[in-house]
Amino acid sequence: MVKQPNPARRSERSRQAILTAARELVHEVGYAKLSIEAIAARAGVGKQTIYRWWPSKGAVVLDAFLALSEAGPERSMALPDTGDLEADLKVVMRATVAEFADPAFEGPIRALNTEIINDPTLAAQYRAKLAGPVDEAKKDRLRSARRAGQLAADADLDLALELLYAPLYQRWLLRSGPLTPEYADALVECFLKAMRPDIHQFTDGEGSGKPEKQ
Amino acid sequence: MVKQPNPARRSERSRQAILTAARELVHEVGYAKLSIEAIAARAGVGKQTIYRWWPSKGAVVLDAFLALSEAGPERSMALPDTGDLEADLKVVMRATVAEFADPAFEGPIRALNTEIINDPTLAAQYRAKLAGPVDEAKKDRLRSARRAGQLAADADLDLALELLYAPLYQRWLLRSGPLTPEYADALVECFLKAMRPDIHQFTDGEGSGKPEKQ
Amino acid sequence: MVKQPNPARRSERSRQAILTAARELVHEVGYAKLSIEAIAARAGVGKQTIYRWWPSKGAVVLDAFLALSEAGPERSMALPDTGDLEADLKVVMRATVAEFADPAFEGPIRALNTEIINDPTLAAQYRAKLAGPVDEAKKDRLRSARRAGQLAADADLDLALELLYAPLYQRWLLRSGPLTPEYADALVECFLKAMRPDIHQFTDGEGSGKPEKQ
Amino acid sequence: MVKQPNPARRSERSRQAILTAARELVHEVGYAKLSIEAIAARAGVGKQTIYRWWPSKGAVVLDAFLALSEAGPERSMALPDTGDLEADLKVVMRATVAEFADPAFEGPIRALNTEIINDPTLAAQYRAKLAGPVDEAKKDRLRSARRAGQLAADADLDLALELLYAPLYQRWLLRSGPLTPEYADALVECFLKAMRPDIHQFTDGEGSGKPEKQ
DNA sequence: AGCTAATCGAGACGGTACGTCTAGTCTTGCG
DNA sequence: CGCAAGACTAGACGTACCGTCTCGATTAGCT
Repeated sequence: MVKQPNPARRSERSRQAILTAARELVHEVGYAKLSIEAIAARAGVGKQTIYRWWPSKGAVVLDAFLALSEAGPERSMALPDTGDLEADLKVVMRATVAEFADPAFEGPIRALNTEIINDPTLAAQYRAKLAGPVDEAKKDRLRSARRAGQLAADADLDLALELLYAPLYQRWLLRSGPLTPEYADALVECFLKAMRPDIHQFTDGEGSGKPEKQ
Repeated sequence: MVKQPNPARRSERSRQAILTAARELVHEVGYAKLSIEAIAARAGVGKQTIYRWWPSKGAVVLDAFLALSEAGPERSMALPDTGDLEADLKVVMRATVAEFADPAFEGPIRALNTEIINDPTLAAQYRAKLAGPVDEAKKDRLRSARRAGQLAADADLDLALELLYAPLYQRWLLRSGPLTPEYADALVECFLKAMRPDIHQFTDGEGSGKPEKQ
Repeated sequence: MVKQPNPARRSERSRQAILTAARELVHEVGYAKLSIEAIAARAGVGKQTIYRWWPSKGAVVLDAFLALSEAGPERSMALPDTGDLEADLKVVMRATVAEFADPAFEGPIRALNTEIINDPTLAAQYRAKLAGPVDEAKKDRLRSARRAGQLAADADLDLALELLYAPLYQRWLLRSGPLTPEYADALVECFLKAMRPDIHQFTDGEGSGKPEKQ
Repeated sequence: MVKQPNPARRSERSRQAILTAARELVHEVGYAKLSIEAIAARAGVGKQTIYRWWPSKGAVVLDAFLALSEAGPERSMALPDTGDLEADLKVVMRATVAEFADPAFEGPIRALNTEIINDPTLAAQYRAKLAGPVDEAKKDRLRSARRAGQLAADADLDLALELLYAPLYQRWLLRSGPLTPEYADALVECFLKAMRPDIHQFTDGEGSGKPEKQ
């Protein structure tokens, strides 16, 4: 039976200092060379205080970036919905391409992915707190399109999302090809062809197909 | 100016011992806990001999698994081509799903991906020696299908490959969903819808489209 | 600005373990083949703990033997004083000859001398903590003899000590000749001739000469 | 049975290069940090060539300095002999003091002494080739003085030499006191008192005493 | 002059130890 | 009790040398 610390007595000042130091150091030396020691020293905190509250280096860094996202809590996560699905998706995909090219995002996101690959616990947290909400927003937009008959009525939105994003993500992660706006457009077009309603099927969208997952 | 060792004098016996030790240790302790010291000790080799010929731990492990692939040099890399594209792809995709579920592959491949994400040099090697040839074989099959009019004449095979594999790869890497044979089938079906020739387009297959990349 | 460790928090248990291990290993493998790694391993101590508190291998070994001397703090350092200077000195010198012949002393003392020759810092420590007190005891005996008119009133005790001991020490260190009791006797006799009061000088012992050094 | 190399085929050019490199490196980095690898590299020589002809680092350095001495083969080793023993010895001892103070001699000589202390083989070589001839020259001067009745007829010259030089050598080696011309003079005076002929003994020098050693 | 055997420069090898760094635990006062 | 501070055991890091061991490429003497 492991002794659990009492969260009520936790020092908020230390917590903030640690997260801030973690963020700074990721930018300065990169994730791979980031050490708990350095975070503790920078934060003016005992190492034990970190080990007490976080299970791993990855968890600290994840928290550090979560804290950023939560800072602006009511950030508009909803995707644009002008009615023109193709145009909306291209905007979003091009934005994603641009984001991936930003060197300020590059480092930390690669770092997190590194940890997530090998740590299922961390991966679950990551999905629950960061990726999940974003994906949900994306699915909302697709759901809206499906309701409007722009996507097949029986479209699996999880698979749809993967079809749209996974190629982009993979290209970025493995550096297996150039990330250009044209590539984003091409992906959207493929996606739409794959997901468009079957021509021979007279559907009016949502409700007629089999129930989707989630 | 860095002094380069002379490859002609390299000890093949040591090279093999190191690669074998690396493979064994990855299985025994996992990639994260793998140390150069342990490899050297297991291989009965001086540490310097590893540092002399490999730039990083990742490079050793990559070579270790490359050596495996090269061991069977004429391994049939060609994909099945029965003429039935959908059936052929489903077979291949289901096999990939099975492979990803094999715990013996799981560890090392995750490990390699971890390193590849953060090390562009390693990534390039990986693509050139492992992923590249495999991808080429896959593209051969798709090219054959395109020639047969089963895919759009102007289909970009690189993008096609990503469309087909990236969702699977991402789900496995991030553990973001179950990898089932049904999922493999669904991916193939989506892929075919996205890539099928335009119905209103009267094509005679290969030669009419613009030249594809590579 | 180098960070200095806080001696108040030093682990006495570790310190003792290190000194004991050092002593044992000097006997087992000799000083030249003694390594910090081996001391740390034998003592069950992290290498850093040695590097934290000692600047060099020599310093550890010096401390190890100092600790032995200090173990018996009130060891009678005073030389015999029967009033017969020649007899007393011969006893002491013969004892020194015997000590130098003891193989248990041989190794470590040679080792310390090796280091002391090349490391002025270590040499100063050695003189302050080991050689100094012993020399002082010897000078006490000579001072007593000078007071009794057995040595020249203006005899320089430092030089006297060197005259008496340096030939013995040099013969041992450089192995330039045999160390026998007869040799010890001969040295004492030479020493007494060199240091005896001048015959034509009417002295009343201590107080009449110029003040000696120290 | 160890294979012995054939000295006839030895490369004189390599030998010189090695000795020169050794000398240079002792001056540049000091004896302790001198490595066989560095000597070989500097000399443009394979390491094996050093290991083939010398048994240890110390042996190389000893040879390096021997070579220097032999360069001027007919160097006058004889000490001055004006008939005034005291004056002659003071000149010589003051010169020795000056030599020991020369930083160019300091390093290498300390280094050699370090090795000699721990390596009896090297010590023997050192005495035979370097110290021996010098000591013989000194003993020649003392023998001349003894013949002239300035020293006791039965004086042991080996012991005499030690009495005269060991204090100086020890002070220098252990840095246990200042080396001044006055100190040199004081030593000579002590020496003469210790070694002067017995007043009650009517001797005419050489021949009347018991035969000396060597 | 050609042959042959040893030495040469070069440097890779299996090792040992270095001195540094970080992980994760433990200890000591302070608040 | 949580905290900052930091010493502790443990052990990997990457480097420097050790002394041995091939490699060709000279380079002697000997035939």
